Amino acid sequence: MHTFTEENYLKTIYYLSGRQEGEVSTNSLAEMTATRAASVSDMLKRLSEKQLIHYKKYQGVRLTEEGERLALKVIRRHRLWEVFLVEKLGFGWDEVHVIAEELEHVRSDELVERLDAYLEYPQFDPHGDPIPTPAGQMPTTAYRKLSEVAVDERVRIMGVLEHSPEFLQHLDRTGLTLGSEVCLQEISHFDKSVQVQINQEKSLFISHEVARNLLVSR
Amino acid sequence: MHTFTEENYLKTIYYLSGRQEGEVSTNSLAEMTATRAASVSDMLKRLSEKQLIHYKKYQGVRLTEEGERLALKVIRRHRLWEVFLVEKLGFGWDEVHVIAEELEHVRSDELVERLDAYLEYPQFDPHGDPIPTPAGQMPTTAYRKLSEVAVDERVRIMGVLEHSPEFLQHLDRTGLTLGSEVCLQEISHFDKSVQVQINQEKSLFISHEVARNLLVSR
DNA sequence: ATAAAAATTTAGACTGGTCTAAATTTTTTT
DNA sequence: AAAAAAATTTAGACCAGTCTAAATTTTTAT
Repeated sequence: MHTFTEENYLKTIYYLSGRQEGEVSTNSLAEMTATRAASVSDMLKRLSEKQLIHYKKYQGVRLTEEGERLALKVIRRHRLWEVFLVEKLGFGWDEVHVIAEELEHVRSDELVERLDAYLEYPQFDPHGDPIPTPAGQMPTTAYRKLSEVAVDERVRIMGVLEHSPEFLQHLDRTGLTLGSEVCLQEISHFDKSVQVQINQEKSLFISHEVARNLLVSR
Repeated sequence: MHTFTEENYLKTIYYLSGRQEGEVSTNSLAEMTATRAASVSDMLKRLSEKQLIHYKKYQGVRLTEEGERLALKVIRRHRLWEVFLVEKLGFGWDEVHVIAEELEHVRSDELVERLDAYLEYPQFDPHGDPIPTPAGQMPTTAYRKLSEVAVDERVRIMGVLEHSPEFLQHLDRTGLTLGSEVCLQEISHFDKSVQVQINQEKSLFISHEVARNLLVSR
């Protein structure tokens, strides 16, 4: 059986692999897990012995098939619990990450499958991230960033790239919720901020920083 | 903050304290936690330094107020999750203990209180054990064992003393569910088994072993 | 192409939690 | 009240996971 900590490393390696080409570096893992590079090195050796990662010294790291399977299992649990916390317990989408970080390590397959059924097989978590299948497949999503949309295009907000409570609360305050329809009206050549119309109603200015963290439908 | 393991020791000390007079012994803790007495001794020293238990070498152990507060918090979480697993996810009462052992260590007060509300403030877990209050009080229950009921008395099954899946499944198979009304018809002088009538319907023989593990209303 | 900088790994130490074996204390038996 | 038995604690070791400091390797800059 795998430890809490091992699961966290696998999950983190998976996330980082998706954000860059090629192998994941020791330093980036240290930063993500809030530990020191030396500790990461030790752990990589262990994970490598357990055949959960491909690891050549100084050359970065990549999940094995088994490692990816496990990582996706953890991510599936995390995202299902997030749905539960928001849909059933009424938490805000900015509050659930920390709690789900704990719940994701409860290791009962039966529990996860029953939870999935109870939630009526959700496809996405409250941040619009796809929920891996029980078989360990990550559904693909083809979203663009709002910052890449052209003037006059009409798109729907489907997810966020940034997950910090601060960002999510900012979206709440400005009324940018998942599912909103957005029509892009203007792009500033000065600061790349965009003007959009939300749900055929109010018009809004969105900074480039915000726009490039909003995922929208094709 | 307290570790997983510390929480388990506190919980176990609480349980054992309720089952005997006086202090809890090192050996009984070792048996309950499936560790060795030496390991328990080490841990008791640590818990004592943290002021969570009263501990004098060779003299057994007792929770401090703070220790009891923490133990009850863990038990509250455990029992609320058991209600969730049975009521919402449809698990059997014989299946939930192991999963709740993990869920009980998720340390968010907000989560527990929201879960409590979501479950509509249950008073008892699926085995009839009372759920400690948010303030850290264990509700008192005044139950007898079915083995102590006299002939012709009419009582209601309120809980179980034994929690093993085997025992609970036995009750399921024989139709002895919590809430059933039981009328005691006869007590065998030979083996102390009892004959009862369930819900004014069928009559049933119950062994002494089973009867002394069934809790009934006064 | 070499020196400097950055990234990574190794060495050695610490903590929490466990173990076995040996020592000590308490309880029970005679 | 002593001897034997049982319970408990101590000593010393180990593992997982972390750290700092030092050594090594790779990358970048000159």
